[in-house]
Amino acid sequence: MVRIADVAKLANVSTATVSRVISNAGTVKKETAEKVLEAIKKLNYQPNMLARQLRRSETKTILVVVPDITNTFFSVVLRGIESVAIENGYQVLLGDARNDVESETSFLTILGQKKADGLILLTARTDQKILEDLSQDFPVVLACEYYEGSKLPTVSIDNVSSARKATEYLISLNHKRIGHISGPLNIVVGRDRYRGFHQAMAQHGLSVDPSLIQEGEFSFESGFNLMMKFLSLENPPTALFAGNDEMAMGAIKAAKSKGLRVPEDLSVVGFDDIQFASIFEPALTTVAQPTFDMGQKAMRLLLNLIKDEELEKDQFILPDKLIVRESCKELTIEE
Amino acid sequence: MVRIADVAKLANVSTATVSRVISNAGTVKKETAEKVLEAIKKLNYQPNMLARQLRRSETKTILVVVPDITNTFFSVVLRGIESVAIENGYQVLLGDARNDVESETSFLTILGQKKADGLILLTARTDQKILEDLSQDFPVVLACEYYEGSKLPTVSIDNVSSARKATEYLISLNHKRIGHISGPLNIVVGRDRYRGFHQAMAQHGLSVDPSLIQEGEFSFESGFNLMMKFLSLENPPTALFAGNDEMAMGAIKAAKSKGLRVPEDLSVVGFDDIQFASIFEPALTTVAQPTFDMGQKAMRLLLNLIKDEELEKDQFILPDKLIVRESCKELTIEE
DNA sequence: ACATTTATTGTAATCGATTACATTGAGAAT
DNA sequence: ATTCTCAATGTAATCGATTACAATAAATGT
Repeated sequence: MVRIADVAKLANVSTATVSRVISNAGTVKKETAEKVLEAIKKLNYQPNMLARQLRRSETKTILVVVPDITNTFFSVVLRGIESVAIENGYQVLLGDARNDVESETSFLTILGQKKADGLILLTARTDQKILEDLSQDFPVVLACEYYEGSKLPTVSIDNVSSARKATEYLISLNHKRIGHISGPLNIVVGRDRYRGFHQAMAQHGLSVDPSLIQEGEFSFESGFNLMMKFLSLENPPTALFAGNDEMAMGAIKAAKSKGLRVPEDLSVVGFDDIQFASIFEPALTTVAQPTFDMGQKAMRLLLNLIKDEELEKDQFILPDKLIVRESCKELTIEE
Repeated sequence: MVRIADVAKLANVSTATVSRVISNAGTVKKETAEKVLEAIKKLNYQPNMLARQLRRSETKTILVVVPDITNTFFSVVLRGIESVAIENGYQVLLGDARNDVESETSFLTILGQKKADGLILLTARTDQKILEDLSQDFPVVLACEYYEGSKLPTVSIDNVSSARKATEYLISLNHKRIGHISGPLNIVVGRDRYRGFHQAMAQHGLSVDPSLIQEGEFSFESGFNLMMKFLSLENPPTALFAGNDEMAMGAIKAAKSKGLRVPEDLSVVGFDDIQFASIFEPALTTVAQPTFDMGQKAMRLLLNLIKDEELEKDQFILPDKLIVRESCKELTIEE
């Protein structure tokens, strides 16, 4: 392995000088620098990052913990993160929690071990206190998910208002019996969308039939199964707000399997606007999150934190958008 | 920051002893070890990995370069990799090439910089020579994609024979005018599936009409557009073998848009069996790759390489499987 | 002509662990 | 009683860079 000392010897200078050339200190005479550069080239020298990192005590690496890397929603956020990381000379260490809280938490030790300079969490299922303590000592940013009433720097959308918006769209289409298949209620975004749904209903003077509310787990299957439940009701819903796109698709599949047509017999709106939402038939009306932007923003915030810069604020709410496609239709009164 | 010296002082031993306790050397008296452990606990000490890594010159980190993290196919492979990495005390540094060869290549410097102990490439678009040189100096494993006639350790399926199998399935359904939308031919898997298609046709004495062969780019859109071309032909194909599932779905969408029914008027088989393949309508008949297993196997190989163990062989071909669903139908003669 | 900057380079400490080698003392062997 | 062995621990070198401080020479000011 070529060391800086080898370069120094070949160029007939001290290691300090070589180091100065590498770091572009600008205090090295031109000719000397050229000699050094030449030696570096000749020896094909690459600095050992471990040594540099130890000395500088920074790794130029950040840790990203994802609840489920297999979910395109998160991988797009991740891409946003990595794009600005790379731009700024940082690399991304990946922690795939596989939807398991314990494994999520176990990744956090990496920070104390100095293997990363900061952390972006795309999930907020770890005990809140643990994380808040951690963020005393290390730069931490949350994205997508968050803790209620926490000061932790966060980038997300306003799930409550988005859910309200989605529900109101259904209401504007004259629907009154609207069902909701929520995400897990122990996850904030599941809870917030659930709230938004209820708010919208209340604001429009619509009562919600408890049998039209079910808690899913963000999966296609759960959407399918819970919709089946709805369909076996005496008086099934005419519209459905699903906590995410997968469940929306599952629900639509269930409706179709029972011979219903979507949107003619059932209107459905989803959440997230995953890639497949537009390909699915009917193309899904859904709430689009600015996934890539959220990732970028989160990384920028983390960079600020790492450089010890003041944040203009802690909570960043990015704009979402209701994407109207083909899965909803106005309810025509027929009695 | 708590250092090993602090622990040593508190426990009234030398740093060497503390280090021995940490690494479980077994040469430390029980009572001493207990004192040390207590001190570690009291100070909440965590070893600085940078220092350890520098001294041991190993990072317990591996680099995974993915062509497109946004593609579920690859993220499942990644999950396989990470699962055995974690099991073995390794972490995963992620390189998302965003389908760009240059950025793919640029990640490779990380190895020379000693930021990772080894490399798994889920893409093989970098210049072959560069990679083969690299693998002289560092542990490198390819997964999913590969170089033709290279000795680089590889985990993949046999794309040629799988494509043959897929095509033969169509042939067994009496189809004769079979089209093929291939992946990019500068990517091995695109090329190999293209070959497999031709082999199957030739073996069954079927000539392939050049106008029924188009090169796509593995995207939904390209599948759609190229199918549109086929459909404007005087004599369109009755069946299609698409180089991957996205293109297959695009093609089906195109056919539907022209009023054709799938599979009644057009049979389609895809490749990869991505999550959405079974949800899509009609559910896609496709070739399933053992994605998760491939990731695991690749990581195990890399571990062998890192430990300087002999590999039993270099090329590992894992079994794939034709998943028959609803997108194909027997051709009934009608003239 | 001498003092004072300034530019350039070198020497050696440092980051925080691991580990080769040295040391100590107790018990075993002769 | 003396030597030898071995277990347990300590001392200090080491990994490969960066950088504080020192040193030197050249340039500038008066």
